[in-house]
Amino acid sequence: MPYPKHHAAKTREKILACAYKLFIARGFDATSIDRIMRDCQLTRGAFYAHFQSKSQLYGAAIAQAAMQSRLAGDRPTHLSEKAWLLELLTSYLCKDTSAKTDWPCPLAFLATDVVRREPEVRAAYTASFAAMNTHIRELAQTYSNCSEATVLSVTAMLIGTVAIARTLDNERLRISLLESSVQTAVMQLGLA
Amino acid sequence: MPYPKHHAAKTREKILACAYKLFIARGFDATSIDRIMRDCQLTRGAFYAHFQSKSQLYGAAIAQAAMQSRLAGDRPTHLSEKAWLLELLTSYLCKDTSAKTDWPCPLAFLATDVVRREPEVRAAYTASFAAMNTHIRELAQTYSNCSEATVLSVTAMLIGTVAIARTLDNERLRISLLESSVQTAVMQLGLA
DNA sequence: GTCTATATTGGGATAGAC
DNA sequence: GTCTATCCCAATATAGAC
Repeated sequence: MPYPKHHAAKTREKILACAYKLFIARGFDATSIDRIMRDCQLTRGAFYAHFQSKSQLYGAAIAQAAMQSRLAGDRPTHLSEKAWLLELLTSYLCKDTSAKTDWPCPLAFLATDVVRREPEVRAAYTASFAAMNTHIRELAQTYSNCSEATVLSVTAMLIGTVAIARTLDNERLRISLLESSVQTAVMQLGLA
Repeated sequence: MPYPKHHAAKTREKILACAYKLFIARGFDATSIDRIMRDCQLTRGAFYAHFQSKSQLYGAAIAQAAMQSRLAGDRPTHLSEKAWLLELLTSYLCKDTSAKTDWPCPLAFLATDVVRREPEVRAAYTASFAAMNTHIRELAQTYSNCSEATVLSVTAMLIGTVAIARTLDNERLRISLLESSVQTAVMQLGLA
């Protein structure tokens, strides 16, 4: 066959990465398949060999982004659970700066973009939220007994903070908000 | 003249209301001027007598929605500041249910939809956020001395909670999240 | 201020060659 | 798997009549 082994898988990954960048930067509707494929240096015709529709791609990209999250990754062995949680938390609340990471958090960056999409997209979003919540709770419970309710609302605060901070056009307010949420999260999760 | 006095102003209000409903239900890109005007029982041609562009309409609708918020309204004289804040907070955290109110909170419902729009739209969003924060702080400071940082992060939690709750496809998780945030806000704002 | 008609543009998806 | 070419539809915005 004319294509090397795993060529299809590689192409698929590339489409996912290019697509996610554009979804983050422009939202679902404003991102065209044409543009995604041009960024991959392919043409639109090739798209449908990998995905059935734009919506299916969207759900897959969100799931992929959630998997790439640092929260989903392993804790470095030289850090305690508590120290690792503090590190994750402070890095999360800096992420707003112009989506510089490769896989910005879909929970914050696409929050209101997901509501109206196909069920599979909402399912990917819900699973990501549940996973983030579980990870934080598991880390927190190794050193404190903070309640499930506390973890749930802290998770919402983190996501809300990043989503809002990205949108604010007032730099001082943005910084205040991010710093306030770090402070509150540290208190609520007993990281002080 | 063939049109009654204030006809233009009435029409403008009607366009704003119909447009906002659609923006909330479908987002900016998926809302067409054609559909907005059909809902107003007018045609597309009339639109440009009232607004210069869809973006300008979007900013105006967000500003209008923020003004219509209960938070921006007057406190009933028979309620203390503390009781009124508790009432506002619990009603805010029920709002997610399918946007049943006339002017759902743009901060939560349009959070990630605003980032990429014209500066005037982001400015309207920022002003709404600052106003919500100030209102909560002013009420809270009549009976407690909670910090500005606390109020900022609580505000972000409220908005984040509603935005996320709307998106979740798991009813149990949605309810847990809303209840957890009520509980946390009550604690943080000294409303217990 | 509101209408109908239209110019212009662009996107999703498919067909069929290679 | 990837290409080019094409079908089909919808959207913003403008023109000009009433």
